[in-house]
Parts: sequence; C-alpha cells; structure tokens
Amino acid sequence: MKKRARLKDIAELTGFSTNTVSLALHHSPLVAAETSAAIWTVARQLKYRPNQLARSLVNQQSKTIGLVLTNIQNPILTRAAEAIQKALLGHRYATLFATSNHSLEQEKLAIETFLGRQVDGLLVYPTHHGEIAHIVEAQEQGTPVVLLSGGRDASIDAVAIDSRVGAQRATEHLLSLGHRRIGVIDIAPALGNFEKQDGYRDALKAHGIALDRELIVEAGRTGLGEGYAAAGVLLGLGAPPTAILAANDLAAIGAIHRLDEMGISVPKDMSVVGFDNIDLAAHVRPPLTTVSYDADLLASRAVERLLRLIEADVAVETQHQVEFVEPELIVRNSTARPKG
Amino acid sequence: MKKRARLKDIAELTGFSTNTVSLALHHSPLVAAETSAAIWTVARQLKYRPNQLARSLVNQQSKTIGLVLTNIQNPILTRAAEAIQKALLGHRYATLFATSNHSLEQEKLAIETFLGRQVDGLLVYPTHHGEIAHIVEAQEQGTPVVLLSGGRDASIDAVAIDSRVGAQRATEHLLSLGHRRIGVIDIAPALGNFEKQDGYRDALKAHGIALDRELIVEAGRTGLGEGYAAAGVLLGLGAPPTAILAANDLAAIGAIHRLDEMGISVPKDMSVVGFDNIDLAAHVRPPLTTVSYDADLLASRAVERLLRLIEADVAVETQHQVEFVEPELIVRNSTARPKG
DNA sequence: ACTGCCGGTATTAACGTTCCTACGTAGCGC
DNA sequence: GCGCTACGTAGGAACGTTAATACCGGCAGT
Repeated sequence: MKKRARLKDIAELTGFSTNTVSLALHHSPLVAAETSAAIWTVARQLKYRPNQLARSLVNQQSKTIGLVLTNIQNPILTRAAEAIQKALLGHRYATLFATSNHSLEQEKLAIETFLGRQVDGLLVYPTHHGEIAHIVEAQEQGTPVVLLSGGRDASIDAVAIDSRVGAQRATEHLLSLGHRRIGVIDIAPALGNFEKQDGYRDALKAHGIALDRELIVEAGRTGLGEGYAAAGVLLGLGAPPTAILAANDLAAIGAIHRLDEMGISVPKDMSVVGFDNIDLAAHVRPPLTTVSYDADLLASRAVERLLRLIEADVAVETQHQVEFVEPELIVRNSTARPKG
Repeated sequence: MKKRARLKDIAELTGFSTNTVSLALHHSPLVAAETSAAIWTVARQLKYRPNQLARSLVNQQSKTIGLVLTNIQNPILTRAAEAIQKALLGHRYATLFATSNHSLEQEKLAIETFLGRQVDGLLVYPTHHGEIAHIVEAQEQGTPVVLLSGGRDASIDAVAIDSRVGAQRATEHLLSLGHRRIGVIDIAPALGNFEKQDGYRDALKAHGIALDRELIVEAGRTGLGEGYAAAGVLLGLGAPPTAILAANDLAAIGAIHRLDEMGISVPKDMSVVGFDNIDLAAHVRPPLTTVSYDADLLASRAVERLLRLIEADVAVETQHQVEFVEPELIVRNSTARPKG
C-alpha cells in the first residue's frame, strides 16, 4: 500500500525541517515567501493532506462530533440528521453517526465508541427520556452534550420541539371541531417520552373532558406498521373514537391506511392528526393535518449550542437549559367535524 | 475541564510502567495475574477509556469508515445507511457520515474531510455515476472504496442493485398489461445515472415499440415534489401516457397525488409503478406496484466487501468488480390494464 | 559456578502533528 | 568591532498509545 505523504516527506524533499514545512503550510508569516512557495509546490505534488488524527492528538480536539439517533426511518429525524451534518461540516466538524434503534444498549455502545474517538461533543436523540445517566456521565467527564429532545428538567442542555404544546394544539383543534372521544397512538411512556400525552391531557382538562385510558394505544415505536395496528385496536373498542391523534405522521398514515381498508373515510367518518409535517404529509390522500416545526432550525440551533459549549469548555459547570422550538398546527384535509 | 484518564495515570497510581498497564488492559498473558487485577481495578476507578486516536496513529488504522450519500430523504437510502452503520459497529468500526446533497462539490469536500481523518475505507453513493475521478483518486492513494451504485464499468468496486433490470421488469409488467405509451419520471441522465432508462428502453425494444423522448421527464432529483410536477407535464402532453414509471417510490407518490388532484384515478385511468419498495409503498392509496430489493442485504454485502478490501490491503491492484443485488417486482394495486 | 532460559517488568522509539524555545546570520548604531 | 534586534529556520518535547527490545532475578541443567 502506498503511504500518504507526511510533513517529513516534504521536509526531506525541500531540505527544510518539518517544523518549517508545518509553518509554511499554515501560511505563517514567519517563513520566507520563496521558502513557503517551494514547500507548497512539493506539498501539492505529493498530494499532501494533513493527518487530522495526529493533529487532534496534540491539539486535544478532534473536530468531530457524535450524532446518535434512535432510528432514521422517521423522515423528520433524517432531515434533522442531514441538516446537522451539513451545519457541522460548515464549521469544519465531521460527524460520527449511529442509530440506537430504540435500544438503550446500542445507545450506550455508540456513545462509548464515540467517546473513545475523542469526539468534541455529542448530539443525542435519546432512546428513553428518563434514562440518561450514561449521557450525564459523558458530560461529567468533559464531553459537552446537547439532547435533541427532552422535557423540562435540565441536567443536560437540550434543543427540542415543544411536543407538549404541539400535542395540546392538535387536540385543541379536534376538540374545537366538536370531537369528544379522541384516540391517541403514541410511543409507550415506559420509554419516558410523555410530553405528547401530557399535551393531550392538558387540552382535555381545559375542556373538562375526562381522560379515558382506553383511548390511548401505545407501542415501542411509532411507524407505519404501528399506526396501522393501533387504528385497528381503536376501532375495535366498544365506543370507538371519532378522531385520532398520532405521535407522528408515519403512524398517522399507517392508521389512515387501516381505516381505509375498513371502509372508514377520513375525514368524513374519522379525523386524523399527525405530527412532524414530513414532506409526505402534503402528498398523501387526504393531505394530513399535522403539527409542523422547522427541523432545520432545530438542527442549526442544536449545533450552535453544542459548538458554543465546546468553545466555552464548560461542559459541566454551566447552567443547563432546554430550548424549545415552537410547533405550529397545519390544517389540511384529514380533519373535519364529527359525523352526526 | 476534567482530563480523561490515560495509561500514564494508571501507571503512576499502580507503580507499574505504562507499558505493563497497556499489556494488562489487553489481557496479555505476559503480565502476572495479580498485577493485571490491580491495574484493572484502578482503570475502572478512573473510568479509563483508551484513546482511539492515539491508537490509530500508531496502528495506522482508524477503525472508522466514511459513508457518503447523496441525501437521505429517500427512505431506501436511510435504511441502507442505518444497516451499514449497524453492520460496521458490529465489526467495531465507527461511521463518519455525510450527505452530498447531489452536489459534486459537497461530495468532494466530504471525502476530503474523511480522508484527512484517515478513514480505513469509504462507502459512497455517488452524486454522478460518471464523475468519479476524485473517488478513484482516493482509492489510488490507498483508501479502499466501495460504491453503492453504478454501472458495469469497474474502476471501483461496487455493490448495487441492478436498476436496469429492475426498470426493465417494471416496464415489462406495464407492457404485458397492454400499455403502449409509458411515461418515465427520472433523474436527469446528465448526472450519469442512466441505468433505469436503459432498462426501460430494453423493454420497449423487446416489444418493438419506438421510444418517444417526449414521454421521459427528467429532474435534478426525484422526490415527492418532482414526481408531482412531472405528472403534470406528462398529462399535459398531446398524447399523454397511460402508465407512468417513476424512478423511485417518492416520485411515484408525488405523481399519484397530482393525478388525484386532476381527477385521474389510479390505477383505473392511469397505472403507476415505483421503485425501491419503501415501507410506505404498501401503506399509500392505492398500494404501490414497485420494484423491490433487499436494502439490508445490499448494505451488509457492501460492508463485507469493504472490510475484505481493508483487510487485504490491496485497494489498488485488485481487479474491481460490480456485484448486483437482484430486484424483484412487487405487484400491488397501482397498476392495471389500460382503459378501453 | 557458569550458562541458558523464562517469567515479569521497564525502556525506548515510533506514529504525524504542533508549539515552544533556541540558534544563526545579517544589518544596524555606537 | 561589539552587542542588539529581527528574521528565518531548526530542534526538541509533547499528545496517548503500541511494539520491539532490554533488563533482571531466579531456577534448572551440566
């Protein structure tokens, strides 16, 4: 295997010391112009590319951050991932990437791997909003962390959308249309992610409607298949709902598919609200009423926050804050007044 | 900022040399059992985590590979990305990730960044199947590369699905239903990705049907919006097609949305075939006839191939091969005989 | 008693950088 | 002609790890 060019190679060819070569390649004003020119010429010939690892070792920073997501089937997460990676590359940071697949073990493994590679910071969409001890530990050991979701407790910085308010507004919308029995398709709060259900309860309470736990269907994740299955469950109830609030658009689309199969028309016979406003939401039939937010904004805020933490070098002592991105309800055609 | 524990710290605390510590932590049989035990105890107390960068520097391998995709809006790519990352982590490799966003510049930047970080290999879904000189160069400089797409020329190894055959089968299906004017929504072949159109032509030729260039609508990428727009174009033709072949499922869904708006029923008035068989394909209305292939298989094959190249350390001299994953047509309800 | 070996540990150099300090030469003023 | 400064370049250590080699004491064999 051909070896890559090193400073030393350039040094030997030009007759200068590696140190001078290093300075020249950094455009240091200390080296004479012609020296610099000669060095650059040779460097280009050899296709010299600095070894970032060696650099990291002495600089004590890898210019790399780690991104851990639960999965990237959900388009809104992929979109965030893409935006994050792009924003980081703009700041000359590389992105190490891993998916936890909703498994705490895999999440820990990924974080461990990243820390071993001396990432300068971590961006994590945690599997379980409650179990973040391992993340806190990484932070305490000196690696800044920003979570991409989370409640209002602040042992770690977070930039997230306000799911609670989003869910509350979506429920509000259904209530204002006249719905009184509203089904929910959500991730199991055993995973600690109860913001959306809290928003749902908030809205019900404001209207003096009692919570019927039967109307809440939970699964380990919320994808197309889960939405499809959950819709079946809700329809099988003695008193089925007249509207469904899904934790994300994919679950909503899955649910609509099932309703369609059962001959139930959306929105005539049943209203459905999604969450995330993925591109697809506008293109399915019927176009989905959903909770929208700016994923790119979320990504860039999270990146900025993380970079600030890295620069400040105060991962630990800082007062952690949770920053929310405002959700907005987009009303399309999957919701209407209840029949009768 | 707290400093992370190093071998030297453990050495000082235990009284042994750093070398002995290193050996002990590697479970070397050379060190006495009690020495090893003492070292391990202290290591755990200090939460010692080896610095993989330092290790990489001396071992001359980073145990990291770089993954470059065009974008991850297309679910099939995200799925591959996830599978790839998982497979790599299983082999104790970390994944550096970047999206080129269909821009050659960004692709180059990403690869440059990765090479600087001494990745042991690259997995690239190239922006442009024709312009891969920069990728070949990386390979020539000693970094193994496996492409995730590509034609039959083999200056670089590739594991890809046989798009040509896939498109040919899809077209075949439409022809056998009786369609004679089949529209195509594809990415602009200016980007060098003409496999699908070639498959389409193959099928037409086999049936002795002349190619009508008017029926081929091209765009810079193939997403929902592009499908939506392209359907409009096809319908505006003097002699519109009776069926549409879309380069991927998202484009197909976008197209169906447009057809729906125009009051054209799928599959009664118009058949539509997608490509990729994303999860969604089964959940939209009507369920999509599409070309399916095993993305996970593709991912694991690509990873295996790359790891083999890395181990063999023969990035350059090896005879490069393109390995195809077979596509399969899944017939659902978006295709039917033409009217009348 | 000397050699040889062996288990256990230490020493040293190396990986490719960067940073700090040192060195040499030339020009300048006195 | 002496020291001073300025400029350009070189040397060395350091980052945290691994690998090759060196060392050292004790025991067995002759």
